[in-house]
Amino acid sequence: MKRGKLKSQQRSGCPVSISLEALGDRWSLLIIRDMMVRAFHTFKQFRESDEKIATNILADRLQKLMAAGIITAEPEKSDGRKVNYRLTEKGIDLAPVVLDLLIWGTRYEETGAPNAVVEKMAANRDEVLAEVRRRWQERDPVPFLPSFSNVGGQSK
Amino acid sequence: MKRGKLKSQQRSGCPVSISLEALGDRWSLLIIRDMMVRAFHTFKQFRESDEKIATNILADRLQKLMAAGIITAEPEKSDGRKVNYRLTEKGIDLAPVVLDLLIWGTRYEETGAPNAVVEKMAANRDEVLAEVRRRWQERDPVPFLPSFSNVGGQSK
DNA sequence: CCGGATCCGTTTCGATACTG
DNA sequence: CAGTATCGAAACGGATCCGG
Repeated sequence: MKRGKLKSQQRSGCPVSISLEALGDRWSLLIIRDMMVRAFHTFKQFRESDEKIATNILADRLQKLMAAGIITAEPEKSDGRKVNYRLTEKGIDLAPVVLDLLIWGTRYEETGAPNAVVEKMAANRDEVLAEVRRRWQERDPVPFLPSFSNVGGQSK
Repeated sequence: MKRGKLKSQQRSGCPVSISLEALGDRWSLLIIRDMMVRAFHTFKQFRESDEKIATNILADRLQKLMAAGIITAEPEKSDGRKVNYRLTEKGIDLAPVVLDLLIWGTRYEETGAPNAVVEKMAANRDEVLAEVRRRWQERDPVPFLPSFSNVGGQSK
């Protein structure tokens, strides 16, 4: 199994450790991004995402994000097979950072076509973040309405 | 206001690709963090950092960060052996994001001792960012003064 | 000494097949 | 649908060596 994190206590003073316990890999941030900006919340959605993550890796990353307290998983009541992943408070608080990272990334992108989506989100930053919070916060029903999220889109 | 028309790049392209070409690994963000918050700028400093990165990995990551246009390398004029790594404009613009990530991380840390360093930086956010820009911006001499960077540690 | 490169055993990743 | 099991491929990381 996976055991042991922390190989040692280092020295008494860990000076300024960035907390990428769970973010220091290629997929975790993408998963969080998809939850924030595309309202993804099921295994299937992540798996069919544009990045084509392998199922075992996806399962592992979701688990690690849960262990880090960034997301939670709860089985859908109406359908036992489905599992709904949600951002926790900690995860929601990560939204501004991820959004800014997104904005930063597109701002320096070479592709002649700058992401209109991100530009739009950059313009409505506060609204986007409020929407993220509204969608994921602990309340119950939360029908997962699409909003700005259906941009990249499920036209299937 | 949520969503207007915006192009139909849809799923053929990458809809909202986060730009972690170079950030999607365990080390790159740490390197950038150390440049920002501890003013590291030499191979040796990174290597002797608390995280104990292997030299081959370090060399590889520095190279990838250069390829991504986030840092540059220039040999020290006074000492041919040394190489000074610098944040580019793109790298400097990443500072707010990394700083916020730092703040986010410490805010949810379990360690009873919250990073006083980060708390301090959170309080003086603008000043810290200005300092980063001041230190790394393209001008010439830049004696690499320590400032807020030597707070956390290194009692060596 | 400094910034790397090379070798090599170990760990992790990732594509696919498979299970509940 | 949401995950495991498997297995080859790639990345990691430690040690050592090298050019300046």
